[in-house]
Amino acid sequence: MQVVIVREDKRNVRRKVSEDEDDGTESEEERLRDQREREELEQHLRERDTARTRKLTEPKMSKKEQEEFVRRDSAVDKGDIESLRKFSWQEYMKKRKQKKVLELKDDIEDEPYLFGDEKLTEREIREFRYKREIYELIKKSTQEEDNVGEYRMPDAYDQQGSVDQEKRFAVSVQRYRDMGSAEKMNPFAEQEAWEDHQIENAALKFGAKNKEVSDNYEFVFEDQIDFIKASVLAGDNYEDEMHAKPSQDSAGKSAFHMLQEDRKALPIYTYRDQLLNAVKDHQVLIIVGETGSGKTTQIPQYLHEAGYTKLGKVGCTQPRRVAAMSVAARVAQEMGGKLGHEVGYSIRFEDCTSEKTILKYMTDGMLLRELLGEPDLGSYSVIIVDEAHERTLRTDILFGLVKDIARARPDLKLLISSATMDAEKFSDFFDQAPIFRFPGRRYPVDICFTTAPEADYMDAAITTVLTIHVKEPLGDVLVFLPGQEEIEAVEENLKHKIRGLGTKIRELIICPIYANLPSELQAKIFEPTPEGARKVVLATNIAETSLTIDGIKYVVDPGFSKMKSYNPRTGMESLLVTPISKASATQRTGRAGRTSPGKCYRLYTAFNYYNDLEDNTVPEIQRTNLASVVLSLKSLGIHNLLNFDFMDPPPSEALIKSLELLFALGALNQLGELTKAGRRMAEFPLDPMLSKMIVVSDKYKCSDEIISIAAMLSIGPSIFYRPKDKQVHADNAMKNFHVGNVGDHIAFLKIYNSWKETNYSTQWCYENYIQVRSMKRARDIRDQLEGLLERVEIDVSSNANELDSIRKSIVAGFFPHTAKLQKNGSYRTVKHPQTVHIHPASGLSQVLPRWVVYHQLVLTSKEYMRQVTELKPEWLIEIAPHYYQLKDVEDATSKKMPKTSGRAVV
DNA sequence: GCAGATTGA
Repeated sequence: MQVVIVREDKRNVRRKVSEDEDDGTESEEERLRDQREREELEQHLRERDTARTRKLTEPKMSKKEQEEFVRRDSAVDKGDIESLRKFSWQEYMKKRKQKKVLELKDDIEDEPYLFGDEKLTEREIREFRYKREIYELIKKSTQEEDNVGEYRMPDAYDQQGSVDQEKRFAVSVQRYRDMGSAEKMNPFAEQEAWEDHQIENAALKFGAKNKEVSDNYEFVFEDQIDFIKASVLAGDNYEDEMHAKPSQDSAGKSAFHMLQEDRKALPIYTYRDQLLNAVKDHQVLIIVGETGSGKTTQIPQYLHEAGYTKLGKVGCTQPRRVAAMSVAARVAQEMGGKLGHEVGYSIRFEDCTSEKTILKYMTDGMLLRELLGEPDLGSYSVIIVDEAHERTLRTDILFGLVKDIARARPDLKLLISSATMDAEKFSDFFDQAPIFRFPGRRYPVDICFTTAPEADYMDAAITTVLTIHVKEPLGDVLVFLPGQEEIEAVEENLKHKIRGLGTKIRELIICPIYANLPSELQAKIFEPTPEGARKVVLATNIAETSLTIDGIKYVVDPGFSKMKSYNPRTGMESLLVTPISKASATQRTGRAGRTSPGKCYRLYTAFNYYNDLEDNTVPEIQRTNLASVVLSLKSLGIHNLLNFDFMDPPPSEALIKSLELLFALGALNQLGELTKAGRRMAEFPLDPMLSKMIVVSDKYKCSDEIISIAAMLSIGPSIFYRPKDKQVHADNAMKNFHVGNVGDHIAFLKIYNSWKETNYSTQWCYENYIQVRSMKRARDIRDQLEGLLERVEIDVSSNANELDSIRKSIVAGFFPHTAKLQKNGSYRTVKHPQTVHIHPASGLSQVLPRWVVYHQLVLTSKEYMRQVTELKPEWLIEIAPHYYQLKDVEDATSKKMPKTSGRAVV
């Protein structure tokens, strides 16, 4: 059996190495360290084994493998949707399982020999793990199943006698010449190549690609990172692209004709008729296509050409405003009409449609709003849910609703469009709807993993960027980092390192990008890179989906992002740095191949990738506060929420919590039915607590002030601009608004009014370290709320001097969010007791009022209440007698509390 | 003595 030979061989290699190193002079300290490391490794491998054994008993094919298979299958007879549909999953599953089982069995049997009595050095351990990873990778990427068992060992180079250096060298070079099939079958040749490569890298030669710059300089980075090319994110239609370029002699034609030719060059054009047939035959269709295939712009036009628009509008939803606008503009151009006539878009604050509009692009939230007024979507003949794979909160809700509508309205066509992952899941959800796949247009991207785990991803990212800069041909680099802080740190460090290298390297332009960055600085990333220079974009998640940067050739992916999670029990939100999912790793990788073939450097090992990363990101609906979702579903007439058809149901605890909250706010009655107040609250596109605050403000005659506060609160913390070097100034500027310790809500009101008094001056914002963009948004929201007040018959009334009535309105919305001071200076929430603190950024963080109402709880380094305002405990009984009893409030006035720490409300 | 990723209505 060949496996046996392999074992023998490996053992030889290992013995030799350990003899060399074991020279008997090892210190006690080293011995202990070695032992500890070995124990750690053993522990790790044991855990892995149990995980494997589990897999062995219930073998499961990952989504990725399924996709792989389908892609391969469709390559055989491209575009033939019939053959795709006929294909048998059972048979394929069976085959895969058998194979998987064999592989795993092999591995597990293979492992124990490692832990005999022999001592393993760190180097050996790493080597073994490395080999194992490669082996697994290669098995995975093997195309022909038959070949799996027959890989061949390379000649050993460390046997007695002469070593054939020439042959050895040939192997290492071959890797770069082509990834031939023999090479792929041979994991240890790869290893050799890697070692050679590593030695070569130890002295980093500079300018090898460019004779003119290449002097005799040698740069050595102290901690070079080793990468290994593991796989390729295949490009689709890469060849086609080359030929499909519009012809040069089109000068004589009109712009309109050229647009029509461009349309025909899109990959989707080939499948036009098949697609239309499929739409005709099926009510629901899942469409899977890579980005750049033209599905968003073309499909609605095809449907229009096929006459669907005669029966009703074609609606296409997008998760983002910008996308809806720009796509609509493009399609209007292609159809030769004006935007807003036949083709229009509808987003918050902007409705660019008319009665003539037949193709309507909109944000998904907008369609949800429309559903409130038109529950059967009667004016639409087709609904397209685009970018479904992003699984935003609103697309998830739409799925459930739209599925229901489709059952009631057989004439409504439903298209769900998504990138590759999860297609089967969508299909299952929509009653086994057929899947229509077609290729996109993307260049291939090489994927490289590190050979060993990196302890500090930021440091690793910096080194990688510098290595790319010095060694790789020109092309821009995109680095994904979790947040603003990390971006700033990396930027500084990179600048410092570049200064150290002086003029011997090419110019490196560093561009940070994150959502909170002022927009004039954001624009920098889109400026073309000067000749001979290289641009490095340091980005958060924003570059993963929201914006695309052309010209990116290299992607550096440390594998982390920040993710919000919500604990329904405590009502606490937290933002944590978490490992990304495989799906988003693929998404990040794809960013390198938009305009030319590229490379992606992942700062984690292949082993981490396959074993530690989740397949898909947890959908938003499972990690967020559902109160406003529940309210809008209730107002759509969906009563039994626990049975609502969610694709991934949120935790029922979260649902129940939301129902309880809405009941406490008076939006629902004991039967769970929407009350009149609830109906009014649902009109506002806000969190129910904020809506309640507005509805109540009618009673206290201060709706004018309250909507300003609500608008500011819904913008959140991005109002303030606090650059690192000017933190003191920024904090001082804030103090003006907190005069008299009025509380954060009133401070927001003061900020808004001051800005309004300066006639919405940009200058004023700069002076006070406030973000203009956020303020403009607040103004838009405020305007919208003002318009809605009329609809729910609330008069705009102002009562600026009665701060207590404003406070009472706030309490009326946020009474479940109250806390009282403890002896030690911390706070305790009243209803579901837990210890919390006032956020240091709050104006009241030094004042410590006895009772406070807070806007939200966040968990960072401590449990913090963000945005707090003082209240009188009597108000709770007055405003929410159903929620608070006298005993809840009595404690406050008890003698235990030192009188000095409380402060009377003005 | 903080430290906010990203959308959307």
